[in-house]
Amino acid sequence: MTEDIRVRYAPSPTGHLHIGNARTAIFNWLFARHYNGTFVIRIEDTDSARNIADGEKSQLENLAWLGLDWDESPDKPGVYGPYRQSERNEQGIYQEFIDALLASGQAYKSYKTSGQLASEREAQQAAKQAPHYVYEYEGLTNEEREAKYAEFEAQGLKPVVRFRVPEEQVYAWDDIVKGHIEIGAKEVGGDWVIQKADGMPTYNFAVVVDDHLMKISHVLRGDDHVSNTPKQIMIYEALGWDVPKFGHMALIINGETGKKLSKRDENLLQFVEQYKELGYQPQAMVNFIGLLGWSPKGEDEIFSLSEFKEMFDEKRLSKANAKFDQKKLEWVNNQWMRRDTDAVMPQLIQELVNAHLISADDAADKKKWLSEVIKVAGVDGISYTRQIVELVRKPFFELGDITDEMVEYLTSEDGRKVAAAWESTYESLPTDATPADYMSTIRAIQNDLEIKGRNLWNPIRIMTTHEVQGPNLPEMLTLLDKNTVLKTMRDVKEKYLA
RNA sequence: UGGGAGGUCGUCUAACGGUAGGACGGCGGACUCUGGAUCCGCUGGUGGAGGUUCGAGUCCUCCCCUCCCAGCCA
Repeated sequence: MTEDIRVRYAPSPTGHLHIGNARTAIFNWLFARHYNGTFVIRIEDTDSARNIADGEKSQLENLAWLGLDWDESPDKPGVYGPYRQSERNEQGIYQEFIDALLASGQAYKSYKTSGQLASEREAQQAAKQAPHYVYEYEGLTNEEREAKYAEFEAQGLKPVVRFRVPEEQVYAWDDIVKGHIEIGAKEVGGDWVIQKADGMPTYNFAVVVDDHLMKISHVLRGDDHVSNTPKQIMIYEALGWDVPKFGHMALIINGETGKKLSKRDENLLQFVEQYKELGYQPQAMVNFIGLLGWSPKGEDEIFSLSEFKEMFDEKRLSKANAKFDQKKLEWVNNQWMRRDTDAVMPQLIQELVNAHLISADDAADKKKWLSEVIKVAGVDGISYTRQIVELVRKPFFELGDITDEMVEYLTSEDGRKVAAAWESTYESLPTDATPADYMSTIRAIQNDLEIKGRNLWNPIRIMTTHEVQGPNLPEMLTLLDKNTVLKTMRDVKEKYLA
């Protein structure tokens, strides 16, 4: 690339990494890596009240888990640090530019209380007007305004700094995703706060200062920021800075509400960490997210991060919001697990240990057997590793109850015949009998007794496993301990067939 | 309310103005046992009304719907 491409992902540590943020991060990463650019992570922690402990750490850990890496961040400082806005504020980075805007008259101090602001807004809404800020120093000279400041200060009021919006301006940019967009300055809601009373810069101001100072070339973010963009361009222009290229990507929204993902949507798993815990594969998460709002040329659907990187083309980003479909994610994850089941095997076995089906020591000793059990039980059908637990529990680790329906199968005329025939032949089979051996044994009983279908299979299943459904029976029998099965059969016989 | 951005099967999406295709889901069948496995099949869509055109998902006009911003949140 001839031009220096620098993009960034700028989370606020107010929560864990959710799917929507992950998507923004992934696409910024793809953009950087595809064009040989630099990927920066900056922490936007200007709202001290909402920051949570470990928010930053969790964000970074989850990004790394997804397979992303970065070139500059708080934990990997580059030359444009620091990379936390709180630290940048302590260094006076924002103050310098706030002072400059104050000095040039492009910003001013405002002492209105939150109560005043609220009642102004109420009055505007009652009059069916859009809420907007009303400039309180209209017609005053600089000296008169300074005098007002002193007056308010004397009352002990703390000011915020507001940017004086040039109302006649129209701000326009060519959005990488959405094309040409124009918004008039008078539509942003009036003079807006760039510095809060506690001295922290606001998001719309800090983001501009930082993106400029960090030489960010392309701002790729969610399209919930489209309406913020004119405010940000105002600052670039007021400070005489070049405006970066903007790209506003469609959002991932909640399928039920149609709104953007929110922490309050508890019926939906929306944090990357939750999927990690259930045993989703990071490649699958990236694959699924990468195909939400972006599509490749062909009709393939399974891609790795590096394949996405090669194919990436910002022109194929879609403009419309995408609903989050967990079923499709499950399918993608299933595909990834099946692509290399052996690689996932340690994780699957760990699930069984976590569920106390087997001790860690025993699991280590019986690795081969566990792998077979997991495969026969149907690992190919699960959506995430945690699901393997209930699939293998019965009959490999526990026996279920015998239901009335099962008793009927057992005690029917056919059932009794099958049970008797099965018992005598099973006992005579060698312990290393193969699935084919079991199959031919069962076929022999079928031919002898002229009983087939459920009436044949169910009594055998019930006697050996206490189940009428489950994995392929012949394969299962090779994995069950013969003495245990014999005991199970004896117990069933005593209780129901005596 | 003002401004902005969007609307293709239930969901994710494809389609130089030229046969609306794929995937997930759902449904059905096969597998002389079950099924979350496997195979096969089916289902279902261009928000609406006009217009331009030989031909419109695509271009034009009007309407409808959804979302975003309008915070001393980001």
